[in-house]
Amino acid sequence: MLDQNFFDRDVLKVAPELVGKIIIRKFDDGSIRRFRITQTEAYRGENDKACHASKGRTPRTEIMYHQPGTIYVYLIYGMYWMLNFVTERVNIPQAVLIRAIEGYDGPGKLTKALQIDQTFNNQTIVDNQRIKLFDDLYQPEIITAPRIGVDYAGKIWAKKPWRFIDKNLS
DNA sequence: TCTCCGATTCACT
DNA sequence: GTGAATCGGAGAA
Repeated sequence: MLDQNFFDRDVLKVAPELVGKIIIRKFDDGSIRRFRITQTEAYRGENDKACHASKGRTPRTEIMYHQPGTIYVYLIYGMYWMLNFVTERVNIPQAVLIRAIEGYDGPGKLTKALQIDQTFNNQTIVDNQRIKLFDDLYQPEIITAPRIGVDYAGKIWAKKPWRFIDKNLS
């Protein structure tokens, strides 16, 4: 299982390394399913205009200032939950968005498949009863691309190649 | 309180 | 390619 040290690094290191890792989800009915992460995006601190934390510390962004490995879940467009993992040490607001897993291409689709909702927000991925991250030593070939849906952040930030994609699984 | 809009997805034209 | 669905966060008033 991935430990807190894995997340206690710069998001630009953690985000690409999460690609290829396995999400193990234990559902409420007791069943267990595994999903490989195929795409992630990095959101890097208060200076990153695409990052929610560019607004500074608010009740919502507070989560990103917490311990590395904290789960950050929020609702977008009134309909879809987004799944993120907080990186870097306390008081440095960074997070990795899980954008796709094998079989579910899209952040809103995968949270529906994984049954992720607000009850996961501000929990930790390290030692969690319902969701875990596992490294099966798969070595993905990764390509980068600009992040999606962040044009509002301006060209400088919208063009950062901070999306990480498994070249062979997408 | 009120208004604007988003780290999306899907149905239609 | 365009627009609707749907609602809470953030900022203005």
